[in-house]
Amino acid sequence: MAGQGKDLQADAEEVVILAELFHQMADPTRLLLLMSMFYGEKCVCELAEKTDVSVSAVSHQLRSLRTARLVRSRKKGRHVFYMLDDDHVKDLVSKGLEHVRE
Amino acid sequence: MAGQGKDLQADAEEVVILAELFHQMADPTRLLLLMSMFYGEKCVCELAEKTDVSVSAVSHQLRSLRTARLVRSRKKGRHVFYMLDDDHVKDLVSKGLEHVRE
DNA sequence: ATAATATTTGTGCATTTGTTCATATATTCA
DNA sequence: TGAATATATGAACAAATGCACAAATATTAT
Repeated sequence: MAGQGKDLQADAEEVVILAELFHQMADPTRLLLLMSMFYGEKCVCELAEKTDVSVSAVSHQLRSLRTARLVRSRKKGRHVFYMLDDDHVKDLVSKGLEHVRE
Repeated sequence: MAGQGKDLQADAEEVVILAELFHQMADPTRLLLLMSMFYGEKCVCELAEKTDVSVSAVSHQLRSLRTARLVRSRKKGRHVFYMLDDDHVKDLVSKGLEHVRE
């Protein structure tokens, strides 16, 4: 063994929760969904159209995102509109894109 | 169909690369590894100790992180020291933690 | 050279994942 | 009411994932 120094302080539970947050953004389809909601709410069928994934698959992924509190939804007539739950998600996506684009 | 508005502009390839970036941070063990390197390089055995995961598993994960360019390594004697590859990773982890802590 | 330490690599396996398909529920319209 | 549209849900299944274990490689010390 060798080396020494501090590390980012966080308890095990926080790490698991944080991993789950990143996990939600780690799938191209879910990421595309999040990006589609970047500037405002979108209904399921519109999201399905944008991502070119079946409505069923999109619905499954949206549920996953909602359970993890990355998005929330609002019902209007027979449509359900989804939107990003808070600005942290926007920040993370922006920062990530920045990194990818170097 | 209903709703309208822009979305974050990014081509399919960028989305896949970004998803891969988040994917690397989406596992508790890898995340803990990244956080352990937050303030500086650490050798493999030290990282294994911190994460309480076998040296073998840590090495596998470090390879994954290195391939995805989230970390880089430096050899010194019989030790290999790993460090974060650039500050974007630090930013993302910080932002993520901020979100988790609300 | 041999032993000890540090790290890597290959394989196998149980678990998780994302999708498709079929079906169910909810809302609007005729 | 019944048909049409929008969304959600459950089951099944192939693909990917993370880990343990064993074996290989590399470096240092004796």
